[in-house]
Amino acid sequence: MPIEITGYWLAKTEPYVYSIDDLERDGETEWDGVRNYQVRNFMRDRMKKGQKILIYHSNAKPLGVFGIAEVAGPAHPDSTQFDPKSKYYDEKSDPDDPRWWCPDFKYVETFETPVTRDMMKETPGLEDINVLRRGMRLSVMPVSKKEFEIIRRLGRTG
DNA sequence: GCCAACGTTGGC
DNA sequence: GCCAACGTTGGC
Repeated sequence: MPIEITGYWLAKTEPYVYSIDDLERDGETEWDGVRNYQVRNFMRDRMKKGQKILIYHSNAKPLGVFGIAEVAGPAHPDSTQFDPKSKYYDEKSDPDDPRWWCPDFKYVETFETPVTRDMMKETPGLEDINVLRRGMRLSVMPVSKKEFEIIRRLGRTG
């Protein structure tokens, strides 16, 4: 079943690589390093300026959504694909027809209370959220408007 | 550290 | 175009 595009997103990041605090410090950042075609297509074709993104910390403790970012503008070629020193360097990517695209993400807010994965599992309304789905390996995925609002409310009020 | 799930690669 | 082998993701 295809994943429904909603205009709201969840993006995973490993906080020891790049956390919500790093995004707050930077204000805006290129969401680079994604090497999955489905996610590339989401970012290149579906993300529009101003759309909101839940920032989820993966491979960490605790797991969960720590804040919100927004799409800063249209996707552009991921700069790391042309950088031989980057671990994301892709020698097969043609500068005249880049393979990997991403937008910049702009910092919006950090939650008072992180919405942990365990909380999400127990929250009515989040039964179908993609990030809890077994085998879900996309690092950027849509969330429904309702799911987004439930998580934002939990994050702001605890 | 384990391992299920899934995407990619490459031989045929 | 199939599919086995391999590599990675990421929760547990």
